[in-house]
Amino acid sequence: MSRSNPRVLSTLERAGGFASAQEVYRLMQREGESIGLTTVYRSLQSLVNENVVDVLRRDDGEAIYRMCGETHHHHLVCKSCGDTVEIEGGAIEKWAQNVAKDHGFREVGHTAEIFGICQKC
Amino acid sequence: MSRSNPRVLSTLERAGGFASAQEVYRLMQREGESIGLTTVYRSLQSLVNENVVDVLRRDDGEAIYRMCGETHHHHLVCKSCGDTVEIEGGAIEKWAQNVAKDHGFREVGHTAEIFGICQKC
DNA sequence: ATGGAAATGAAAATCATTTTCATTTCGGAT
DNA sequence: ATCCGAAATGAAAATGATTTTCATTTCCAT
Repeated sequence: MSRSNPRVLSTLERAGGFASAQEVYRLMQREGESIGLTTVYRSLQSLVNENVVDVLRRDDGEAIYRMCGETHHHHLVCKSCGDTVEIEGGAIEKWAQNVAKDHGFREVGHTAEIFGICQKC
Repeated sequence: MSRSNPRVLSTLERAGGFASAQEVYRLMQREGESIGLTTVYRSLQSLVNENVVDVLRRDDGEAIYRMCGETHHHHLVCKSCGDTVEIEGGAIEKWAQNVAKDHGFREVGHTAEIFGICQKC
């Protein structure tokens, strides 16, 4: 009962990093692919169930997806112009693991974003 | 600017733990309080801006609110039952400041949440 | 070719949240 | 006490993501 459409996976992969279902859909449209929004949603859900894709939430509640196994990194985002820098988070990874372990949690993940105003702005 | 309605705060307090805007609204209705859903939303937003309450996201994307202390902290959340532990983030604060400084950012803030599955689940 | 299961997608439904806008409330100035 | 304007309120409409419905199409094994 695998409903994951390979074109959706390929598009998400090509999107690089995070993308919402709507964004994946728009991207596919722009590239001339013929697919329905419903199918994009169903495919992403299947991919999540199959542990091929991770799902997180934006601040506004929109679900964003990214491929599992990609190197995990964080973002430094400018509040003004939206410019984003990818950050390695070695220290954070350990912190998250330790804190979680101290409290008996397993299957641990984490999110961390830094925001501020960049030099240009 | 909408001010935070004290009845909303009091209800959230009484709810114990996390509650969504809709839940706070229903709770107030059930208790015979006369208030509009819009006002509940606006009040919760104000309370968040005033750092009186924290806001997180349920898995389904619904925003949930809870009273918090003044000190900046992070959360360890169980993906299964929603149990939450407040975490001190000393290491994170420094990390965020350093990374941002390295990239010339100012007015720096950050978010960080850890999630996993707790012992009970 | 044939039947049925799975996949697809357009349109409608759902649901949290935001916006609009007309009305009410409140505090201060007169 | 009265008046005025700013802030607060809330009902209803709008928005936007996500889900559901359901009719149609595609696929595959026989």
